[in-house]
Amino acid sequence: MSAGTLTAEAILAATEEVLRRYGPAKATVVDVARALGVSHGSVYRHFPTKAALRAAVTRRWLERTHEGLAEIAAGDSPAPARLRDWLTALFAAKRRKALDDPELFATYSVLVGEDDGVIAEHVGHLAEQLTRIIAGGIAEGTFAAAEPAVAARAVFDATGRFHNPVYAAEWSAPDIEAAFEAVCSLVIAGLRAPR
Amino acid sequence: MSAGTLTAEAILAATEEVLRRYGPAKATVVDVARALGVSHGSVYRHFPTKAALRAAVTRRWLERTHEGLAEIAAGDSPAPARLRDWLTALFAAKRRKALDDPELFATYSVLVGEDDGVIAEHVGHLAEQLTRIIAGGIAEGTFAAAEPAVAARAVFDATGRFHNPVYAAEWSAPDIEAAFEAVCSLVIAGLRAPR
DNA sequence: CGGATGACAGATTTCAATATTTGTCATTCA
DNA sequence: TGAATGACAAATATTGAAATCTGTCATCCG
Repeated sequence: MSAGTLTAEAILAATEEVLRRYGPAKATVVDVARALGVSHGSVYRHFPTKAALRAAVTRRWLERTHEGLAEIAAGDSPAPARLRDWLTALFAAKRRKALDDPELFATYSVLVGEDDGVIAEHVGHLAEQLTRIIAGGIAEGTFAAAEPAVAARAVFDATGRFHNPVYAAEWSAPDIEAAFEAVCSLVIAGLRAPR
Repeated sequence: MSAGTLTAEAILAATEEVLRRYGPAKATVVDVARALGVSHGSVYRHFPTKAALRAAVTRRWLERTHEGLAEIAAGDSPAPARLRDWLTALFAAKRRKALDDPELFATYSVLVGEDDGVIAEHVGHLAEQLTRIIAGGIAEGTFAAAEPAVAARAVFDATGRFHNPVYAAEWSAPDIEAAFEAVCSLVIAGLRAPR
């Protein structure tokens, strides 16, 4: 885990490892430095504060968790189907993370909660993708909405139970799939243009 | 605050007072007993555990917070308007509680989180009211839904951002009203029977 | 010179001793 | 007799001293 000069990339990787091992409460900057075989002062050359380092790791994790969504949003299937696919993929990605490694998921849930800016930025990205799908639906005549961006945010809010980590404990309930289907259908029906 | 014999009612009132003064972390059964001028053993004659006492107080608080909703649900205006009124009243009640006395609201948010049974029961009551509104809409031909109870739960889930206490911090944001309107309209449109 | 270091002050966390709380129950009291 | 008490064990919380951590910076090294 050590090479020529210390890079931000290497620090981020080491931080991830330390967070996985010790959890969010006990992971320290000193631990990260020790894992890299450098002094903790060197870490502060690349990240101004511990909070900034954590935010950077969190941002990476969120991006990695949701890679593939943009592709769905950019597809060319009818908007209602595309929206359903996108929401399903979002829920599936979140749930997989939460159920595969609950401890790591809990760790990142704590990190996400530490920085409002990271959340806002990330939600912004996702809302943008939703906006594009809805705008596409309006263009093809299947959706009706005065402002696509407002509708997109409404869809994101309405499906919160299936992507907001505070609900993670409910994602292994037996009827969660049915609940998702019900909300998903309700939301898509709500966007549909009256014939 | 003291009369002849010790009643469950008096204990609940004293517990509320102690919770308001000390908060959920420091309020003890001994405090409650002291407030009543009795020994803590007497409290255990009426409530089997501290958790049961807290759950009882929580149930009362939830009931008090949402009184008036049942009346709206039982009204005779068209279902779409009635649903909008009901959701608006629910959000308004929650938000008033949260903004009027944030500390007390935080206290009860902690208590609510302590007991899944209390939440489930309470959500059940609200979902029942929603089911009645939606069933009414189906009867009058303004709503379409295969199963009113499933649709009701979907509506409850979709509007979570405006009644789940975990979102309380967002309820003073300037654009929260607009966000509520957007979700509310989306959900009602989703229930509407195609003409 | 640019990157790395480690000593340092102030803030935060840990840990173990101490004190309080929860829940029980034999006894008291009216 | 039925409600209330208070002593008690086990679990939990508090406290304060010691250790660790965060963030800075004068200094060092290649």
